[in-house]
Amino acid sequence: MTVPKEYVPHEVEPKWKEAWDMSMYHFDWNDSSRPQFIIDTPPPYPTGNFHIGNSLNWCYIDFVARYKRMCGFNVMFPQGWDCHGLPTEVKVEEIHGITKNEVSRVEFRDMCRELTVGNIEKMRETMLNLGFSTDWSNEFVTMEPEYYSKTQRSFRQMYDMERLYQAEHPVNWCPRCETAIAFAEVEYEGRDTKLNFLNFDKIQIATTRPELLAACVAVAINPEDERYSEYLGGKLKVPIFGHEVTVIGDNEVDPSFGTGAVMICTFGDKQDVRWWMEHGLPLRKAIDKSGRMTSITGKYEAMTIPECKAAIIEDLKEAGHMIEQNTLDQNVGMCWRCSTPIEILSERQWFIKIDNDAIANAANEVEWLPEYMKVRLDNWVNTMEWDWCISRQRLFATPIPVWYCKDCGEALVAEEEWMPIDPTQQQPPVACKCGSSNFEAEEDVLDTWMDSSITALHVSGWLSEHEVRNPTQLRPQGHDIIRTWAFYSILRSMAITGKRPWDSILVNGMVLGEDGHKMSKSLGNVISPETVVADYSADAFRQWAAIGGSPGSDVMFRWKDVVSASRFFTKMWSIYRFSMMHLEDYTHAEINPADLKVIDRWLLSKLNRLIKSVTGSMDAYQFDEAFKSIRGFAWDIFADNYIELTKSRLYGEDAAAKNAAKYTLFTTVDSLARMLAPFAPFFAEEMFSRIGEGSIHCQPWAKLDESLIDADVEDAGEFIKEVASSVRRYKSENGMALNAPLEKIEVYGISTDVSDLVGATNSSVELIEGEPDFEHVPVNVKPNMGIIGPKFRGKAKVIIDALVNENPKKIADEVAKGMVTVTVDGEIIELEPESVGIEKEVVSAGRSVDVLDINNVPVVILK
RNA sequence: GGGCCCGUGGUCUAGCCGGUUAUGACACCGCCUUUACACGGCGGGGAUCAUGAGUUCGAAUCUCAUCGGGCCCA
Repeated sequence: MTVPKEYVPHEVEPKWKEAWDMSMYHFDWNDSSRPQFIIDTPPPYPTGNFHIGNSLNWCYIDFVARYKRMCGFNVMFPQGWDCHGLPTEVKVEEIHGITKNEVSRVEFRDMCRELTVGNIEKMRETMLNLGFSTDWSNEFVTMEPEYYSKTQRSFRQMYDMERLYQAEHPVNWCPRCETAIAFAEVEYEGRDTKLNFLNFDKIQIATTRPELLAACVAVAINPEDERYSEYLGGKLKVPIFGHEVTVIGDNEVDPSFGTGAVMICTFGDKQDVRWWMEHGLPLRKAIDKSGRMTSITGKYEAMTIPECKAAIIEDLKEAGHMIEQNTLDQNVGMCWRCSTPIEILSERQWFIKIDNDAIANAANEVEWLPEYMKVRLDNWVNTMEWDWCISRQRLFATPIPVWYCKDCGEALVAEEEWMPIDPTQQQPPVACKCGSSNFEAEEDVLDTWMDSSITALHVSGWLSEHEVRNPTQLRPQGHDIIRTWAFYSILRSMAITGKRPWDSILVNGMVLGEDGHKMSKSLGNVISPETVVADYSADAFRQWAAIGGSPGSDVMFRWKDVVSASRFFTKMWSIYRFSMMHLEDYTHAEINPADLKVIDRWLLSKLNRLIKSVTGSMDAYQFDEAFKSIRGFAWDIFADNYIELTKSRLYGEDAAAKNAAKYTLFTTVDSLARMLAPFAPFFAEEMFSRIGEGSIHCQPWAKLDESLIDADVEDAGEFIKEVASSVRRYKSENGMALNAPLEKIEVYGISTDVSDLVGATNSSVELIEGEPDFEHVPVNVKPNMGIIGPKFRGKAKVIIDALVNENPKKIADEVAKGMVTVTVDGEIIELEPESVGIEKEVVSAGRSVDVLDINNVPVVILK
């Protein structure tokens, strides 16, 4: 049982990483005796780099998973991988130097798969290094048929429920990627553009998009705007193109912007879509899927958008329609992937109907941590304007399981039994209703959120050989994806099972770099968790995650937090080593409480108070609170005070007194190991390996014994601790060595066990009844605001002024007699003695001594 | 432009259902090798609690406004 002098995490952590049997973290599908705790772990995108933001989130998850396991829950902490998506397609094109159209669909997808498999492997390794208690038996990979067939089956189920439809509808479109994208995929950037003032037949309009003149379907004015009232309902001729459009009135038009008249095109921006739908306007498509002008633009056909814009502006000027151009700062929506300005096109797409009320209601059933995060979802739900477009024009994704009959045009949606299926590779096993077997495959694929929005269902056993155990207990995720992942997950869970996806959602903040900005490659402030583990330790990294901030708030990464975390483990190791030195021949057994010294009972009371508060903090997911209090207890109360006070007994001859100290040491070390286990799994395991059997991660949580929490015992212990630390301070101030003996220490008027003080001060200590032979001189009156304030309200201030100005001796005498009086504005006010505190100074009388005042108990030091 | 969060010693932060000597960490200064630890111990300096107004006997804490920062979104 020798304990090495130093704690070397680079030896200890790999040792346990190798030794642990990860099956101890497996969820038991057949167990119904323990309550379940299923975590709907976010499936990260397999970039190959498990970054620090992921790591923060995973630390939170692991704290919860380990804690809940110790509390007796049947915990599932699965790991998923959200594989599909454009970034991988782009990366594959880059690696192989091809474009996706140069190889077959199958070949291209295989390349994506291969890249993804390798990336997953790298990220798994980081997870293991960070000590996460992942349940690898419940791993899922969205690109595997076992998973994406569920995505496809959910498609079919929602189709049957009539929640799915195909329609021509405006969608956000990236002309470069040639795909529809969701609102969540649009990023905005401020750019300078030109606001063009045009002569539009009889009136002037202002527009930033003259290239869309051919798509103009109306002109809108504010109905209150008197400048244009005569034109309302009339017709205007569009310059250059000459087609006639109607002037409509709408309150949304801002009369002070531009000329107060705006042209409505299909589509220049989202507002155009609103007006188009509201007023039932016709559709004129001027831009095609590849971002080229269509035939309705006449001579501009086939030009790119910027080319067309330049040409039209030139022609407008020539024809005298252009009045002026102003610079305008405008936010332009761009594709999140390639930064190309997006267009709004009307295309035939698949949509999911959004039931805002159902989502809002389900969100109310979920416990949001922190609570205010729900507001973000509510605000989003209330601003949804059109349904969720789920089709994408990409390759590496779950295929939409649909064919179209070439003869009658009818769509054939695959049956659940046929899945997984890729309609571009397989024909339907049945004929169309019209009898034809001549099908054309749907080439579009599903939005990746269609895969990831069913993780909660997947991990709870939906469509598996196990019984379905939804809702899950916890969704841990970042606040950046409340409007996407959280929103879509609730939507899908409600639609498919009618149940909320989770009981609680724990929202974590973003990780900021040391410069206070969000970590990003472009800012160059990225720190890899692997670097932190290599330079310090996984446990130190995890401690940063725990105490860096409370869950929900953004957390700054700071090296000095990691350094101080690592110092804590050094200190903790030293505490552990000291304890183990004295526990070598100790066998833990229950002890007669009467054998415990005051200091032992004080520590055990504090320990149980700690267990209670840490348990409460863990239940509330307040990891920072939990860890800070463990750290404070271990360092300050246990090491700096208890151990110092108890040393004389541990090194002494009194066997019973020694055993009491050992009992207390053991109990405390054992409880600390248990409480540290969720946070510092390696360190705690190393601690436990010398005091217990098996892994600490299969042990129950620290046991709380409320009967040991005793305020009187704490006061008595606190007093001894205070005497010891006051004597220490006294020696320090007087330039004495801390172990220098004093002739004698006299403690007056208190009854307690001072035996531990003798050792701690290296001096004899005598308890003396009554008051010492000193005079107490009142020097200051301290009014008690808490009593005077509420009682005298408005008069409190003058009473306090009067008290402070009184002779302290007079007030002290009155306190002793039981009634204090002050005169305020000629009025005599009577106060209870509790209303004032008296500060006293102790004056020496004869002997060469020093006097310490500890909680009003005089302690006299004879040198 | 909208929503949410946040401004507390040099830095980061606790407190914020009103009354405490405003907590702790890092940094800084001084002292100390004391049979676990110098990656330690003991002691010390340092905060008009962003600004302004209001409510109140009393505000870091409640209300409003202003300024500044962050995130999400239009």
